Amino acid sequence: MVTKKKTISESTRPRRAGAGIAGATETTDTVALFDPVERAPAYTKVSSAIEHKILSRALRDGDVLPAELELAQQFRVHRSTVREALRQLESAGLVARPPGAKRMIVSRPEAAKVASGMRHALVLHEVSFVDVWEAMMVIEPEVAALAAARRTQADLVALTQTSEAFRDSPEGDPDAVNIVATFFEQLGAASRNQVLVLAKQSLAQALAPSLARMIDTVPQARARITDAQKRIIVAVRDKNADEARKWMSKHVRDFKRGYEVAGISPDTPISV
Amino acid sequence: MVTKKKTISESTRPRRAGAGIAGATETTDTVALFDPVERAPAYTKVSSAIEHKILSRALRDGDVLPAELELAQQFRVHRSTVREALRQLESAGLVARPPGAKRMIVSRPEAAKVASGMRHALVLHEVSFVDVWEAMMVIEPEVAALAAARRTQADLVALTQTSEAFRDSPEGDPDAVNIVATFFEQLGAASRNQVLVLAKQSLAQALAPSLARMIDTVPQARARITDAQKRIIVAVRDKNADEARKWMSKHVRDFKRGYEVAGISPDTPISV
DNA sequence: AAAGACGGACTGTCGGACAATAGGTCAATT
DNA sequence: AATTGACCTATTGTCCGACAGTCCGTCTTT
Repeated sequence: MVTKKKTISESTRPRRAGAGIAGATETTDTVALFDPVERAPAYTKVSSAIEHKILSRALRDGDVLPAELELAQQFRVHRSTVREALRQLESAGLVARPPGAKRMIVSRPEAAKVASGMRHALVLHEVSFVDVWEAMMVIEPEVAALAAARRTQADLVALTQTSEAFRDSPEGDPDAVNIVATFFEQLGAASRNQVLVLAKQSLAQALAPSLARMIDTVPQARARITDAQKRIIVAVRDKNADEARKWMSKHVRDFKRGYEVAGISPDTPISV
Repeated sequence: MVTKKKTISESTRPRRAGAGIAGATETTDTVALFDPVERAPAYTKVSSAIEHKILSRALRDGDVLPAELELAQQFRVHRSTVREALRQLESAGLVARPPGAKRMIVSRPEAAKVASGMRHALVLHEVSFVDVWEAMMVIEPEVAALAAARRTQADLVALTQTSEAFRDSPEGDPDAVNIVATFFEQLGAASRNQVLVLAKQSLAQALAPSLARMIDTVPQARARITDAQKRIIVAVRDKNADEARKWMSKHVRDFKRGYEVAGISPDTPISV
């Protein structure tokens, strides 16, 4: 095993010139005379073609795709090949089948889909708790501030309900951390910034399993979380961005303290 | 067309109790006596099964998958079915085929993969420039600060090279914005936080097309970018987190000014 | 108008087939 | 000894064809 601790991003070399540390991908030292001949399987070409049509908005959200057989005829490939392509697009969230419908429709990848992809990456790269926590420390306070500035009445109601649900959740409720995650989600929605929502969606989820242990281990955790949520809600209600940011910051920081108290190492990789 | 402007996150209702606005999913008002019978196609079951083995680390990064035929026999399905499942996993980045290899190997989703999924979502949800910019304003300065604290000599070299590459890039070079994106990437790598890298990776990329226009339109843009990069590099070199944060903040803020000068509306949806 | 009966259009899955090729083995060649 | 070529096998990429299940609209029947 050579690449013991390779970074999650392998593509971080400059994209042009000044190569420098270049990896040994060339067999010879001579300059490559030919480009590698492109040899992509048909199913990839088909899915790329459709993907392109979707991204360029030639196919729009909600449009029904032609039937498999028709696609097969248009692309001049076998239906099986089309199906493989469709599975790729399906998994990417670019097409979907409404439950109990026959034809596939073009769809935009839901936040949940993107988030789950991100979670997979986090888990498999054995990202540690501190890394996630650090990211939350960066993002969540600002999201809270934005939410305070932009929240609607409905946001406020939702947040309050969620917070109450957490407060009232029974002691060892395994669902409690989901409520915490929901709180973060709703705050994200209130921030009215879909990019941040997308970026942060998987964070609280990724933390969930270990967070559950923490909450069950540290007696005062529940009270502190409830309190923080309450303060954040007040700040958001008053449209007080600074307060919201401050309390969210405290709130997230508390997570780490909780982990320390619970004796969970900050290097614990997050799990499924 | 009913859902004209539905939000990117559809799953933002509290996950338990306090339902309230509940949608009309029940056909009757009586409590559901039966759960809907689960009817997932075989290819999904197969891919979930494999996915689970991968996420639980029973299959590890680099392991070769059994041949399609063998999988088919184990799952008692047809090879085509297995192939459809594999296409799903492939598209999710959980398995991959090293160029010019026959068997599939288990792999961890690369940052690029996750980022491209995120970019698709951003594009298709017609996220506007300001949204992306806002997210960058939140994330990038902190990443710069972390990078300043943790950078290695190699990071510094890479950043310097990239910055020089940008400075020396010819006037109308369409590749110039890629260099800018690379700069952000490298800074992310220097921050040593893979979560943030993942979260931010697609941002600069998403901006690229319109950014290119901006650079070509606003005469002083190149100089300002070069200058900002230089200042950031200095701060990172000196491990001065505050300075790094400050200059990155200015740098990103400048993007918006550039757009204004170029007369590009902040509501321009980002494109492919 | 509600409830069946019917038929067409597709999808999900299967069985089988075949060319192309990555990779290994082993002998012939330089 | 290292390279090349010949040969074989396991496997993938693609195709053909088939059939049951099911969604959906239409046409009856009550």
